[in-house]
Amino acid sequence: MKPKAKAEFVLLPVPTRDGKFIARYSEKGLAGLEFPSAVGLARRADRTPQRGIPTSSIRRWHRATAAALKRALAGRAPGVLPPLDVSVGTAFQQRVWSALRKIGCGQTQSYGEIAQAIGKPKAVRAVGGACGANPIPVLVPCHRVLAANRKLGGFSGGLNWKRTLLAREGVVLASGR
DNA sequence: CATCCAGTATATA
DNA sequence: TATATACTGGATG
Repeated sequence: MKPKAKAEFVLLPVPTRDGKFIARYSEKGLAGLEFPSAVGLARRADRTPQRGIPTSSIRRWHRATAAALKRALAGRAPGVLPPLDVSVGTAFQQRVWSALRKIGCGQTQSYGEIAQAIGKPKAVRAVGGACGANPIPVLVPCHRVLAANRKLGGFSGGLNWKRTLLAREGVVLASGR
């Protein structure tokens, strides 16, 4: 199953005490979330707050996103999430992301455990790839996946974010890296 | 301990 | 078609 080729998105800013995140919505729901470093997107989001798929749904989803994101950044369970549009991902990636959402707040799993959970115990490395391709970090907790030795591994939004998010949830990492 | 390798799904060139 | 990855466990020097 190949991901959908193209789609139109609505960008909306989510101001938090950690900076301005950018949420991306499709007609199906929340389709992406960017860390505050994406300055270009931030400006686009400011300039054209809503058009494209203007519906009251998006505003409703956005309130849920903003609330969930702030709770997640505080190290608490995000609570109710808006519908997530994962149609940009392959079937494999969607299974990985689904498994990620089952990791509880303050808990972690290894890439290998995720691979087992989706029934492909050898596709460990591919799981890493799927985590990196996760379009909705923080709310789809790719940061709770550690290497087998309980060390950090990588993080597309920057390892600092991964460390920070885990620390706020009270997760203790192996020392060194 | 340092390398290397297979196995896997994707992306990129 | 080849190579490189947010991996991991086992083999080898």
